[in-house]
Amino acid sequence: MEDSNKQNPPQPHAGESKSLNFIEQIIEDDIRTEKYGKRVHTRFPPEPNGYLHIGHAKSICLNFGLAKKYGGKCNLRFDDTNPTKEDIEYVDSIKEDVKWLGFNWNGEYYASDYFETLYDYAVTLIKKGKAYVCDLPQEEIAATRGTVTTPGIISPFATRPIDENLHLFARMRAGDFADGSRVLRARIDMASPNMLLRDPILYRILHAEHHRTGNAWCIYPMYDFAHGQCDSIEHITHSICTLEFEVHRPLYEWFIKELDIYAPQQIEFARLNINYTVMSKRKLLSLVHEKVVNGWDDPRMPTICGLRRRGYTPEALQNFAEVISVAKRDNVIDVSLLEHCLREDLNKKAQRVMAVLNPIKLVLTNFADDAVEMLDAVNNPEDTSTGLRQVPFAKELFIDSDDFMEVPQHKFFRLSPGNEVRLKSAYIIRCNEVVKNADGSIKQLNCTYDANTRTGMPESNRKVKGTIHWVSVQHAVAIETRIYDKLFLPENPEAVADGEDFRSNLNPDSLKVTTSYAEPYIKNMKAGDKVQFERVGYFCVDADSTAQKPVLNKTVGLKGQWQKTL
RNA sequence: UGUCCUAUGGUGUAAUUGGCAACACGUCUGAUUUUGGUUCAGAAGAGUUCAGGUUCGAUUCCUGAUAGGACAACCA
Repeated sequence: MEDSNKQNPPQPHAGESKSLNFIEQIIEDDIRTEKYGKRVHTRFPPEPNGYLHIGHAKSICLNFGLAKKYGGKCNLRFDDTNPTKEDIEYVDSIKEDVKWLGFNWNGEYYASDYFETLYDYAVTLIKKGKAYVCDLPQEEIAATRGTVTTPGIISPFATRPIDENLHLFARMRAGDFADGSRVLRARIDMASPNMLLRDPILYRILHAEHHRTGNAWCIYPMYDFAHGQCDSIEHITHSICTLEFEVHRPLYEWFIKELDIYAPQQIEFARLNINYTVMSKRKLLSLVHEKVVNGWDDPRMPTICGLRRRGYTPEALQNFAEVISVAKRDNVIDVSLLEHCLREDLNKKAQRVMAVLNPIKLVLTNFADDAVEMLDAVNNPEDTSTGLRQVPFAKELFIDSDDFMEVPQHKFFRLSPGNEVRLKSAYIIRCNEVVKNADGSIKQLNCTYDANTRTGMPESNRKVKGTIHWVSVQHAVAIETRIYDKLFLPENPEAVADGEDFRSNLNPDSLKVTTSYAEPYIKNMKAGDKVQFERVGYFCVDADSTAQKPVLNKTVGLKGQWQKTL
């Protein structure tokens, strides 16, 4: 950590000299003072009530990353204390997503595995006179809690004798009472300025089937009574959570202290926000339920499975988490940073393929009618070990309509009448004639090619201003391209006016499906493969693909705005 | 009109025990390029929310404002 070499000047480009974030500083202090020996043990504790999204990815990378960096462990723990909202489907998807992100958990735990221990803890508190069974109805409890500026009123049941509390709590567990009729509360301080300390509820009665414990229980612990104790049981050293739990920390520590059990420490960080992105689980759930999107893994969703289907890679997401770092102040990350991380990774990996999204026909008038030339094309200029492939070249080609302008505007480098342009991996051509349909639209472009300009030919180094991509008409493979745009238009789609629905901010054009053409090589691609359509953008082969019709999801465009300035 | 947290270029994160603010993204130049991509070189952009104080010196310490956030679910 410390730089022992003080003689040498600092190295501005040294990759490994990154400074520590505040959590790493805490951990290194704790290691130094041996607060937990030299152990580092974190955990990722999702509630299985929805699919994981990119905000969770930040937390996953943080917790697992810290464990890895300091030679520690990280548990996967399901915070499954509310059977009414949770489901095994979510448990499975969470495991899949964490694994896909590239992490292996030290152990798989469930809060529900600790229900018996938690129950005993509650009994301990009752015996200490620190908890009581309260018969007040829900509305009464809310009303007597006071407000943020006025103290609450002590429950008439707060002074219930210990024996009676013990007896009643046992009967709660036994199922003698109806849902909502009684709760177990901690006796702390109804006048505390911290609302969470005003005799918080520990257990509620819920005659509901739990996805793991079935009907074994009809009382379930609340988050506050479960989370810290679970951390304690697992001997977690650093319990990292988001900022909204900051006010819970005194309570977290109160239970640990009163129970006199192993004490982990809770550390809070600011959750991830990304502009133009909805991140709240509740809203994502409603998008799925109301079929605004096609499921949790719709490529427009910020869910991990959605991003995966969109063509994001674990490496890109991990790098993103690294780059945004972690701190305690509220933040809104620009989507362009996320896209940057993705391009950085994809640029190195994606197979280059030529494709034409909106074709116009181009005829090489000086090319032999039935001739087909197989030309070599580079698979990936960033990785020469991927070699070459052959692309068929013939008299009739498709080029992208974007790559031709009858009246070129200023700084348009591509094809226009009388001008030359290079066909990627092939020849330099010149446009001689624009043939129109009766309605004035372009029917085809008549061009001539310069046979001396292919790679390896004498004039192959001749410079022309633009290079465009193309596909042979007779060899082209029809593909379905699904082009995605922002799901929400405003920068902060979660902030909606009172009485207005967040869905009013939806982008009606977030999905466009078109039929396009690609070179035959596209048929070699499998679901999940990433390609870069040269000069168009990155795409990912979707699982919906058939041999006849590959389906490609647009992952992200290339850098630069030139496409839009036409 | 309570308690707690936060405050650094457009955005995010840094700044060793106080020593005239660094990195990344974005933006803009230029070079290279058979992708307007990549790569490379460079530029602009903050004097650290404000006002006091301590100090030779404050983004770092103190005081007081201001702004934003969290908390009043038998959710997590």
